[in-house]
Amino acid sequence: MPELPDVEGFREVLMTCGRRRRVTDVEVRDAGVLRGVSAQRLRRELKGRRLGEAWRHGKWLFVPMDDGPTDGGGPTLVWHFGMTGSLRCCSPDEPVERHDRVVLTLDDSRHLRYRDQRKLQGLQLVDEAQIARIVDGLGPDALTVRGPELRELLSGRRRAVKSALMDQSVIAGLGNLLCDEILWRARVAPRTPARDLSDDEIRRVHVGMGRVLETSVRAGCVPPRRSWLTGHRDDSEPTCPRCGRPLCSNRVGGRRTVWCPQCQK
DNA sequence: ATAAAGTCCTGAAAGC
DNA sequence: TGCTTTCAGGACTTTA
Repeated sequence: MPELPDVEGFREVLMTCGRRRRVTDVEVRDAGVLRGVSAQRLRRELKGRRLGEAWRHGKWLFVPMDDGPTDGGGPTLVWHFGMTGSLRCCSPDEPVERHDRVVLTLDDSRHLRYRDQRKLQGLQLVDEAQIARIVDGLGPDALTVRGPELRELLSGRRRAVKSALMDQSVIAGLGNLLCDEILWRARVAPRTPARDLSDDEIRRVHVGMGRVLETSVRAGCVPPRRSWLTGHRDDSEPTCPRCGRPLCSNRVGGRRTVWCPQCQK
């Protein structure tokens, strides 16, 4: 699930539910989601501290605690949601579920719950240097990328355009569904070598990216609309919502890729 | 049982 | 030849 739009949604959950709230309790129900921090240390460092302004880069979510780095000194809580993570704001009487791995209790008694079926990524507690290390490994956030910059990012790369767009060190935030949707909108075949795109194709990819992201961020996910490619991925005999011809499904860059061979040359 | 919206690592192939 | 880029595969993990 979690691509840029989902993580942006989780950021909003934090801002509306958690901002300036003090953490009164930390329950680690499954330490398998903790990266580089013990349950004990997480508890110790978070309890009594307030949640600061959450920010996002690509699929990463950063929450400075109190006097954290962006405020001046303490730790920053970092989330990566892997494929199945989510962050939810709950009333305490809502029953805790099996995959709720970490529960933060806030000073208004509400819960911030990290739910994650597969524990592929998870939480970290980091300092300024570690934040820099994470962000340095990422390309610019997809929401901030302009047309000329996109051309620069793709230029000279011979790999398939889909796998370049999926590469977080090239551009941060796009995942499998978004890339397929964007390329379908732009009428660009996913296997086209990135450096072979014409200026017009790059412009179309950029416009498609903007539109798809805007709608998806508003929805908090890549919406499975029937007028979108995404709404047809799981059909038994998927057809293109634009031209009605059958869609192709195959591996590109190791990921399942769906496209319309008619519309995307 | 196969595959899943994510990332990391390895070894090997391909390209310049 | 040598360096860089890219790819394929497997690993992590759980469930439909």
